[in-house]
Amino acid sequence: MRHLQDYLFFKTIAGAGSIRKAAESLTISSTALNRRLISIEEELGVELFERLPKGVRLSSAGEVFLHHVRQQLTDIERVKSQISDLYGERRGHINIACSQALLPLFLPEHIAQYRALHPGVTFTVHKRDRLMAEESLRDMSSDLAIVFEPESLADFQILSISLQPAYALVAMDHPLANKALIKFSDCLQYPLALPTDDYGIRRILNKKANSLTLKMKPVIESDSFEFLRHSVALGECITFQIEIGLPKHLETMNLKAIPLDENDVPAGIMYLAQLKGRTLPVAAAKFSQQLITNLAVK
Amino acid sequence: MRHLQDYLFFKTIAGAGSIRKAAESLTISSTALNRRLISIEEELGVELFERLPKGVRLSSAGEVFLHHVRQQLTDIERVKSQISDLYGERRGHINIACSQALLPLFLPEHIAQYRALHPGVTFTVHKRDRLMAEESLRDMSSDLAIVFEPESLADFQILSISLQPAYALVAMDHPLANKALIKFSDCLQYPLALPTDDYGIRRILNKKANSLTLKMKPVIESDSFEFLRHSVALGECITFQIEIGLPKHLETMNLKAIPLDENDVPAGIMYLAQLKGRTLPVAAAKFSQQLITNLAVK
DNA sequence: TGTTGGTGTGCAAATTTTGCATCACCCTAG
DNA sequence: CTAGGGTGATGCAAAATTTGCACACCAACA
Repeated sequence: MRHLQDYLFFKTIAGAGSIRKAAESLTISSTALNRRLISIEEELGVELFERLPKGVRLSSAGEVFLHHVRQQLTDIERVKSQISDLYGERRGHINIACSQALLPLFLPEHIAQYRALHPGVTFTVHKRDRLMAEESLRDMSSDLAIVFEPESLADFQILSISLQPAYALVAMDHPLANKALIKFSDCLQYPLALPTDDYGIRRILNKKANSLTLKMKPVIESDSFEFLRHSVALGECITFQIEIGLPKHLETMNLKAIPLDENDVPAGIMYLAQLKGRTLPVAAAKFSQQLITNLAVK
Repeated sequence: MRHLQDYLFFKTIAGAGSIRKAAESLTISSTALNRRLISIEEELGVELFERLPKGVRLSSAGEVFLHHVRQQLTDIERVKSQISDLYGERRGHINIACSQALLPLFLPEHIAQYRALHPGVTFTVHKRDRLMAEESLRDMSSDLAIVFEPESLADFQILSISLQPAYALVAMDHPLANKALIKFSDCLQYPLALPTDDYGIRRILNKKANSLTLKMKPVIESDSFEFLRHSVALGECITFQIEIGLPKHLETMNLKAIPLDENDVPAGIMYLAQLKGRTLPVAAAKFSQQLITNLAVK
C-alpha cells in the first residue's frame, strides 16, 4: 500500500528537518524522496514544508497533516492487530510510557504475566517524566501511560487510578529503622537524599515542606533512584519513594522502608491512561485490562 | 486521492461483490485490480475476501479492514478541509442524512444561510428513515444526521435536540379548520390520510391510538407527504405533520395547520447527531454549530 | 568571493503496473 | 452428461511510473 510508505517518508522528513538527511536514513536517493514529497503536496494542493536554506520546516498545514500521518501509521498497526486477533493469535506491540517507580517491580512483573499468556506480544517501555508522558501519548509514540502525579490531565483518558502512599527509605542501622510509622518532621533532623523536582514524590514532599514554611536542603540530589538507594544504604541519609516503586529484597540491600503517616503526608495518585478518543490496538487494550484488574484488587 | 487508490479499489470491490464488476466501474482492467488486491492481502498477511464461484465476499478480516478504509477515506477529507481552513477559505463537502420533515423548509433555509457565508462549501442531503440514518453515520456516508424519533441512539453523539409538536393538516373549508387547538379524538370521525409506519409522526399517532385501544384505519396511506398534503387539500381527509415539516404558504395550497394539544399527543423529539467518537470535518462542525444555535433560540 | 549545504530538474535506466490472452474452476441449463 | 457463461488467477510483453545521476540554482557564511 503505497500511501503508507509516503506517510513514513513524510514523517521522516519532518523528523529530520531535511530531505537529504531523511533520504539517507531511508536509504533512498534524495531526489526520489523530494519528488514524492512534491507529489503529496500537489495532491493536497498545499506546501507541507517551508523550504529554508538549511533544510525544510513544517508549515502549519504540514503540522495538521503530520498529526494525521501519525494517527494513520498507528491505526494501521491497530487494524493489523485486530485482524490477527480474529485468528486467535494475539500479536502486536505495546508502547508504554511510565514513571520511574514502575520500572523496578511493577511493570516487569505484569509484562511477564501477560507474555506468559501471549508470547506473540512485544513491549517497549520508556521512562517519561510527568510532562513527557502526556506528550508521548499525543504523538502516538506510546499507547499507554502510567504516571505518578502527572503535570496535566488534558489529553488523558484515565483508565484506572491507584493511591500511592510515600515511604521513607533508611539504612537498616538507622535510628529510625525500627519505627513502624513516621512523620515527615521526624526525618528532618537527618540528612536528606532526594530525587529531583522532576519526580512526583519530590513534589509531594516540597508541598509538605512549604506548608511547614520550611525549605529542604538535601545533601544529595539525583534523578536516579538507584543511586539514591545506594547512598542511603551506606550512610545516615534518608530518601523517599512511593509504595509501588519499592524494590524487592530491601534487607539484602541493607535498607528498610517505613511508611509515612498518611495524615501527615498524603498519598499521591498514580494514573493509568491512554490518549483521549483513541482506539487502542487489541494487545494494548487487553494489557490495560490486566493492569486495571490487578490494580483494583490491591 | 491518487495515494489512497488502494483503499478506494478495495472499497469498490467490497461494494460490488466481484472483482470484474468493480474493475469495470473503476475503468481499469480486472487483472490489474485483482493483482492490487492480492498485493494488499500479502501486505496484511490475510485474505480479505473469500473467493466464491460467483464472485468475492468479505472475510471477517476484510470487514475489519473495510471499516478502517472507510474511516481513512473520510479522514483524509477532514484533513484537507482542516488544511484549507488554515488558509481562510472554508471549503469542503457536508453529507447530511435527515428525516423527511427537514426537507421542505428547515434544511434549505439553513444551507442557504451557511452558503451565503461560505460559498466554497457544498452539500449532499439524503432522506434517511429512522433506522438508516444511524447506519449512514456508521458507514461514514453521512457526517450529520437530523432525525425525528430515531429507532436507536446507540452510535449517536447527540449535538442538539428539539421538541416537535404534532399538527393536524386539513383543507381550509374543513369543519375543524377554524379550531385553534384540537385533540386526537376530534380527528377520528374524519377519514385519515396517514404516512407509513416508517415515519416518526405515525409512530406517535399509533402509540396514542393504542392507548385508546383503537385501531386507525387510514383511507389513504403513503410515504410521500407531498401526496398526502394534496389529498387533504382536495377532500375532507386529515393528515398530520410535525411543526418543522410544515411548508410555507399553506393557504395558497388550500391547507390549514392546527396544533394538537400537547397534553393529548405529546411532542416528539428531533435529534441532531454525529457518529460517536468521530472528529467532523471543519465545515460540518461549523455547520452543526449554526444549526445548534438556531435550534436553541427557537 | 568562493565554499558549503540545501532544494529543484532533465534525462536515461530500472522498476512497477497494466492489459491481453488464456487457464482452471464452479454453477446452471438443456 | 455436456455446453455455456460466470468467476478469479497467471504468463508475458507493452506502457507507465519511479528512480538516481549529474547538474542548476539559491542562500548563508567564512
